[in-house]
Amino acid sequence: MIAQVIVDVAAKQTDRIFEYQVPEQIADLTTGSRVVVPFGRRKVQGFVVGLTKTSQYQGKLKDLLLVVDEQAPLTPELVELSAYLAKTIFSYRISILQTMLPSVMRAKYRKILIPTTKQAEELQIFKGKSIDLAKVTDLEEIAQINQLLKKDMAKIEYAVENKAKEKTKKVYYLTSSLTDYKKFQQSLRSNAVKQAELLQFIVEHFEQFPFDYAQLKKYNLSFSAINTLVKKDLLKIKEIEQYRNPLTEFSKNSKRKIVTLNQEQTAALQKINKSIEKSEAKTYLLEGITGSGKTEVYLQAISNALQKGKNALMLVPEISLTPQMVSQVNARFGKEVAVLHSGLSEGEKYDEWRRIRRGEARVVVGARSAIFAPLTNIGLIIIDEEHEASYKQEDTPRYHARNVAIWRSQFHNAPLVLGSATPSLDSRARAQKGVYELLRLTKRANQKALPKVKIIDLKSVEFAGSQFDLSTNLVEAIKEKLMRNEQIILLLNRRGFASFMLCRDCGFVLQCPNCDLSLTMHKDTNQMICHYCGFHQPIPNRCPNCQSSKIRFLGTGTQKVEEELSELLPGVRILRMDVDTTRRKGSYKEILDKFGAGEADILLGTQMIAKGLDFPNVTLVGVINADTALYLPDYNASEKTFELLTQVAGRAGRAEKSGQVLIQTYNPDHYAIKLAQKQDYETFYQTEMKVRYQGNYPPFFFTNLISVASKNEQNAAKEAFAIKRILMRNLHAPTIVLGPTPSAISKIKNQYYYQILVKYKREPKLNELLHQIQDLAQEKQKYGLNIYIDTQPGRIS
DNA sequence: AGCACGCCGACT
DNA sequence: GTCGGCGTGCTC
Repeated sequence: MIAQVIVDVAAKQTDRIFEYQVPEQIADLTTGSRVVVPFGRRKVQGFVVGLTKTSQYQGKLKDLLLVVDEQAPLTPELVELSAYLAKTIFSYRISILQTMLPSVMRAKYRKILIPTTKQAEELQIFKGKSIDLAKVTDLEEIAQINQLLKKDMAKIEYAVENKAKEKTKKVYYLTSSLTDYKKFQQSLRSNAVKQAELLQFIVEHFEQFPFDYAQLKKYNLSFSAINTLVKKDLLKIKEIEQYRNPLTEFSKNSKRKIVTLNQEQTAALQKINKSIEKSEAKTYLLEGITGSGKTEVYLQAISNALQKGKNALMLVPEISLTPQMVSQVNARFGKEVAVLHSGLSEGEKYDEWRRIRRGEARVVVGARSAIFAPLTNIGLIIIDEEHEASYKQEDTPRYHARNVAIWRSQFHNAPLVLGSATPSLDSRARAQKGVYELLRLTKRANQKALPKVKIIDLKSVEFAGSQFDLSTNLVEAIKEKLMRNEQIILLLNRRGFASFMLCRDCGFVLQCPNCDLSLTMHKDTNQMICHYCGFHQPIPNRCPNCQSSKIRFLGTGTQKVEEELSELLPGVRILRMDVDTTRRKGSYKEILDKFGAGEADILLGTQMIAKGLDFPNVTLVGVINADTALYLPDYNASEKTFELLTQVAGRAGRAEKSGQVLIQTYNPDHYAIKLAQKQDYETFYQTEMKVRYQGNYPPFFFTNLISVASKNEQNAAKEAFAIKRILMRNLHAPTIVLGPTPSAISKIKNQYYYQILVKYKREPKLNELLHQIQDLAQEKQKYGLNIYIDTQPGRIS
């Protein structure tokens, strides 16, 4: 038999199948297996994507060396999916296969130097062992090693290592009969007290064995006595595999609650259920206002799929994978749930993933990459908050979880449910055209009115304090809530203290040396930080350009507002939540737990606080500046602004108390802000569609973004123009080719970026053409040029 | 991607 | 002569 293998070498030239002879000892090789194969002089990991009887290859096939896992990690479905994705998203098949698996399954490679003669073995450099070449840095040693290699006294061996380790525990089994143990007990010396205790325990608990180490420890039994019995073959140790279970911390406080659905929810659920039963690959767009009970519809649909003997996959944005969310699902489906998100350790992710692969979990809940969960027999896929930009991976492989979900839905003939209060325009337009079926939830499940939203016009308002960040209206409202012991959420879409340093004498703005961005001041760490590449330097007290002391720090960030609030409201307890305060693992949850427990009055944060949080005591939500996202040079700035404001407004008044929302803005008449005030998604959709139509933007056009990067700005520009010419020659009206222009941030990490935007309605040859351009890029790489192609880019300037 | 081969200039 | 720098081509 011959195995078709995709090899772990991410390069254009190796992005194809290599064939290997399967030796007879390897009988049970299946498609999707992870294998080790010889590749040139090296050994590399690879994935079997097909098995055949014959080969076209002219030379002699090499033997496949090893099958790594007992069970093939990839299902045939995932292998097929990887082929489809490689074609459509311009990335190597191996990169796609790797992202389908937990990161511990990436191979580690080592080069080891092994002595070949007795004489060499005794050399000091070997010390009787072989040498890991990665660890050799000493120049003299390197010279000596080269000598040895030359004289054939040593050879290099290539090793492929598997990082994936199962956690095990020691379990002790009995080996003899009860009478034997009793006999042995009698024969003990009188001073063997600990052994006597252990034997007494064995005799008393004979029926309950085996015990694991932790259990034995509880009975205060001596470890050395246990070991003695093991040595005497009276106990046997078995290493039993154990899952690192991340759910335990949530499962304690979960309670089951049965919720009755309202009429709209029931109608939506029935449609979805029908598709589950008919095995129908239909996509539903569940458009439901905040608080309309989408989650309950999801849970009952999942439950229905399980009853029909099918499995279910649910994606949620990383940020809303809160303990609240997980415990809800867990309370419903218990041990059958597997959770995949970035908060897990690598080992936990691997274990959760294996539970899915082995069919032990029937419901998978996870963030973007969970769309590749090796779940079989899928009967339902759900994507919650489907408009979230985080479902698109912004680096290679640039897949969109929604597209992958559609593919899998078709593969399994299972319905896909896209849910949101503010659907992406893309999805909403597809529902309009009948590609998706629209299901609407227009009523709040708890009958509560939507929170009252007030817009504060910053152009004509009085500010509290000396800074121009907080209006008196907002501060008064905060005071009022504080007096009633209620809580407040404040949103400010920028972290740090001030967003740039400006010299009033020479006009100099302090910028990142690697990127084309101004540095942001962070007062707490006394640093100026680049939010793109992380570059930092101390806060200057003189202008680095002209040495003037007349420097000012402009713009507002979370740190500055925190300071202002403390001045205006002495004694107020503020929790700040942004990338800076949540970098440590678990700190996100810590902050939210504190706030939930009422240990703070105000939660002040960036957009990470806008979504999914549910705190009943929050009665005021304030948006400090609604305009931050509005004038980004991006066609979907309005959509993002509307989305953010609507979502954050939904955080107020979630329980008994009614909520209030205050939005500060310099653009009170902008339709995105006015319609967010009314929470009127449908009108926003209609309005924004007209804007998109006039601007030839999605969803009226498909887009493809080609970026050319180089350390040399002129080379990047030159190549970008060359690509544009190729495109113009081959594409036809009404396709629009824009650019090349420097990217919005034209320099990132010392690379200059030029981009070309292709907007098209129908261009059947485009895919092929782009692949050709990519091939061309391969040649150009020698001159330090990189070309990236992004279909459905997340942002376009 | 790595690795080898081959060609070239530089140097003990 | 031999070392090492880089351009080129190959990996079943």
